[in-house]
Amino acid sequence: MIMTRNTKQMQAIRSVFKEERRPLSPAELHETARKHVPNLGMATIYRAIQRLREAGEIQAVDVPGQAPRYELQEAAARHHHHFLCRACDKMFDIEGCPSGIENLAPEGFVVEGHHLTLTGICSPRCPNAPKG
Amino acid sequence: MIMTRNTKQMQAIRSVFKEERRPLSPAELHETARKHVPNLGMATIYRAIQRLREAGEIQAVDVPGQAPRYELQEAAARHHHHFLCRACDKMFDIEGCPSGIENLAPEGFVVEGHHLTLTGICSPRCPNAPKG
DNA sequence: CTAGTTGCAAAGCATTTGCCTGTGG
DNA sequence: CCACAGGCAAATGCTTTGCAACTAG
Repeated sequence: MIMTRNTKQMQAIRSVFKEERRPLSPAELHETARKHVPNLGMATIYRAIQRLREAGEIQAVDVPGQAPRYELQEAAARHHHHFLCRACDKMFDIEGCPSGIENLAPEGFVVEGHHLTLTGICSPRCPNAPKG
Repeated sequence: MIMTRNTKQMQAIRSVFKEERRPLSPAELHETARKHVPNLGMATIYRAIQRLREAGEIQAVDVPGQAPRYELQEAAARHHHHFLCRACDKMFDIEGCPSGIENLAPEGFVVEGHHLTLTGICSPRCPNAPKG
């Protein structure tokens, strides 16, 4: 692993990834890590993300219409997709992948990869779930 | 009431959507519409997008990790997905949709919709296609 | 005419960078 | 000790807004 100083800020950021186990936005990381290190700055979050990415500890997750989030490499290694809750805006991993996706592209297109994101409500107990 | 004046700027912007027939970014719209109205400003593009959206003429297309693009409502009406070329960064419509997508979410998640974006190279003749 | 539109420039926002202080090893 | 890290604030880049001038109807 690449040499990084074991600062309390980095400890806090790493622990957030370990505890949440889902893709996190810079703002989510900041908010949660601040509970351990109150005057942690946003710049530190962005620099930590950059270092952790270079070190291969985390990986970017592209979100439709939003800035990317980040998840642990150990989660990203398996081919999987994501669920984005429209109520709480949290993102979750989901397993599996529909077959035959490459065949959807017309003649001449070379398919190299794909992004699949399901949207909806993460749970009836979601804190922001619409009443009904 | 929605009253839209038939200005040359709006004409140019509408014609770009009609000619391209694929999801367009504000920058793509600006660049192309400028060929007809040279000193068209970016602000006009964003305001036109907003009005056309309110009028139901165009619809947003969420792009993984990028700002949304926009396509004609007549295209958006059919359920379809998209292909994003990593070489020229253009987005194209593709028909069809893999079945069984809703079943990927775990127990308790309510799936309401999904985004599927294929990535790769749009054509061997893509202006930015990597040489082989 | 005159209210909807436009262009320019300034304001917002999220992210990035510069710079100087703090600190882990 | 002292180079890497962090905090703060300024810079950036894209989108939005304010405002005076313009123009379609």
